[in-house]
Amino acid sequence: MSVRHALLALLEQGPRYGYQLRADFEARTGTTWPLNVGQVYTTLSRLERDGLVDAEGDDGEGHQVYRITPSGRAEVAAWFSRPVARTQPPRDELAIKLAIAVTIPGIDVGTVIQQQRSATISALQDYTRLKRDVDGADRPDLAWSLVLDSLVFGAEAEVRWLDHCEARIRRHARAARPDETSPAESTTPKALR
Amino acid sequence: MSVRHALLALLEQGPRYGYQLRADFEARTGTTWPLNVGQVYTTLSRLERDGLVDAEGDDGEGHQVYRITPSGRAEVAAWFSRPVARTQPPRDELAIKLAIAVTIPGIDVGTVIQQQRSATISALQDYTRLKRDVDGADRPDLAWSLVLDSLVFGAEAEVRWLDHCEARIRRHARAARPDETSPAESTTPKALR
DNA sequence: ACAGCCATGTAACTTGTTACATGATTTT
DNA sequence: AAAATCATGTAACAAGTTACATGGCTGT
Repeated sequence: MSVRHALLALLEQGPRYGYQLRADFEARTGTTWPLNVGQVYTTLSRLERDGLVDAEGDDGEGHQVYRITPSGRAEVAAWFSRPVARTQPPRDELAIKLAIAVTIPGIDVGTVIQQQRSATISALQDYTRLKRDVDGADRPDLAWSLVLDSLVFGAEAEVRWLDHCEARIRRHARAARPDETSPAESTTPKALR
Repeated sequence: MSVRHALLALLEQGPRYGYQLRADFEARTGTTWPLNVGQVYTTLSRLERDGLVDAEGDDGEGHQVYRITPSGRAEVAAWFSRPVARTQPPRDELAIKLAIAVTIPGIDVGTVIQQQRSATISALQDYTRLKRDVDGADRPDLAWSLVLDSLVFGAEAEVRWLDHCEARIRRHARAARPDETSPAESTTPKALR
């Protein structure tokens, strides 16, 4: 629902047309999350269907302009007042991948971790380079800069977590080897055992 | 694609039926990302449609068993060898929210940040409590424990980023107030100016 | 003339998600 | 006997995503 809410929030600045909204969105997130312009139009249609925006005809220059409705404004207010729920965070592909990797024999977890760390560190360097450009521009963009910081913080946490996983897995292997009798655990429901 | 890949990878352990796969998945991620069993069946149908699994009839106990195909095995190998792409990371709702909040007048960014920090810290406490239970169980589950660590690392990074945002926004406001002449920037495409 | 951006849209998909129906078996 | 769990599926939908069609306008 990120795109949907974002576009709706951008319409609080005043009526806008599709192409403009994409520019508004990308002015804030930069090249980080490019937004296909087609998605702007599909999203606007859905917002209109749900009564959160109204399509006003031409704006005199041939642009199909959308205006936020009172319900839409309420929705935006609710979005900003309600924190992003951490009760059921979006599934993290990397966490799932490693969680499965450590339990399936024949997968070399060490390699998976190393590859991922390289990729993440490389991304980190890209972010840093990008940040230098963004912050050094004529008119530094606070929003975009913060988004980049978010990516940097996230990637750094990921690297730390990968190191942590490596250490724990090593410790785990050391603890398991002496006794050597740990067959793959059955996760079969009780009923079938 | 997390669920899809995860279920496929779990089938590398050997043929499984739907209910079993959900148990396998949740044994690794615990209560973190509950998986609706209906989704297991829809995902299995789609995997079969794409030739990555084969439905074998009964297993003798009345269970509809699925077996991974060679293409499926190749897909899993590719999934594990290819790092999770950070070139276009999934859109981060919180980052987008704040990026927009700082650019739309009438939004109290400070409050948004404070609310979010409370929520994240509270989630962090939940994770810590859960982790104590998981690690203290009869048969501590490495996979689930690592997933929880991942959530902890992520939430900690989020709190740090929120603090960082607060500081930067304060600095930004101080820098802008003395001159006071910064009208809302137009993001209208060049053609329209 | 041609390339490229501005601008609007639609069709066709993907994954994820839930609500529901159905029935067998197990536990209390 | 009732409640819970095991087990399989389907229908319907949401959000995101891309490829394509269409046309005007601008700069080289």
